[in-house]
Amino acid sequence: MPELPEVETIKRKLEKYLVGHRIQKIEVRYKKSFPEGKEKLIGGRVEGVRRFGKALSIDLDNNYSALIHIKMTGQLIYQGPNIKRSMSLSEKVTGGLGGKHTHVIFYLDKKGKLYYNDVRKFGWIKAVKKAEVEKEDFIKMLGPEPFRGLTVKVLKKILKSTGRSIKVVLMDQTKIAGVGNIYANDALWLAKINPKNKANTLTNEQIKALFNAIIKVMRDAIKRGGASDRAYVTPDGQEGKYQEHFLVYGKKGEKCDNCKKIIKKEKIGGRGTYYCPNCQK
DNA sequence: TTAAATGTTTAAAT
DNA sequence: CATTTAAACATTTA
Repeated sequence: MPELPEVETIKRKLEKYLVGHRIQKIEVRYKKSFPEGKEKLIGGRVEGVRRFGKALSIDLDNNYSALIHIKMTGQLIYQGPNIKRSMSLSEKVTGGLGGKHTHVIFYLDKKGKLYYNDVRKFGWIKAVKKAEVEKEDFIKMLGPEPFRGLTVKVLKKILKSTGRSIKVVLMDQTKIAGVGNIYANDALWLAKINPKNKANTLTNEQIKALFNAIIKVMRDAIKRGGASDRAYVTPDGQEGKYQEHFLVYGKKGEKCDNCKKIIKKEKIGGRGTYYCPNCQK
């Protein structure tokens, strides 16, 4: 779930809420969530937020950035003067704010707070020099993104270089950044391509269709604020809506929207994969 | 009770 | 050595 559209939604909201705030104190309750360097961020004022694939960089005016990866169940929730607290938090805010799944709390000026919740504790936060964020191992390994660098031509080159299954390649962040399980499933369905097909056997027509499908699916998802079928929520504690518009993801046993045959599910590359055996040959 | 679950990350196997 | 695959990470939920 937290794939490009979800992280992009978080990025936009964090930018809206955090810019201008100064970090006064950081409380780390679970060490692995933010192992070291928190003191580098103290005193810095937020000047912007960047996204790299599924990772976020909260940039401060003291030359440091908080680089964050929320992995599967991380949540970043803001409370403070830049948001009206009339709307209630989604019940998906696991354990509430400051509860047993809150591992890091950023105390901001003007009584603002940024909570980091993470049920599975796979996510991480680290302090990195702002100018060196792109040099971080994780960031520099990322491939081009759907809205930044990826074109039909680039995609073709990527796919021709490997005999792995197309779905596994789509989800490989070093090949293409930002596509995860949900959008890989939906994009392949939209492009009518079987997820098990070898990447290097796709025709030019299929590659073109796949590129367009990735763009369309991601655009739709961003428009709807991402997919909240699991733990994902936005920084104001609200849910996204894309899960109400899944094309095939999570639809095992349901009818294909296109041909009415039954959607199947099987494991490919260790991940749950949904597809229509009739439309996606 | 056993299995599966969004994403990397690292170890092991081709 | 490069490319792939599988297991690990920690916890909840079906």
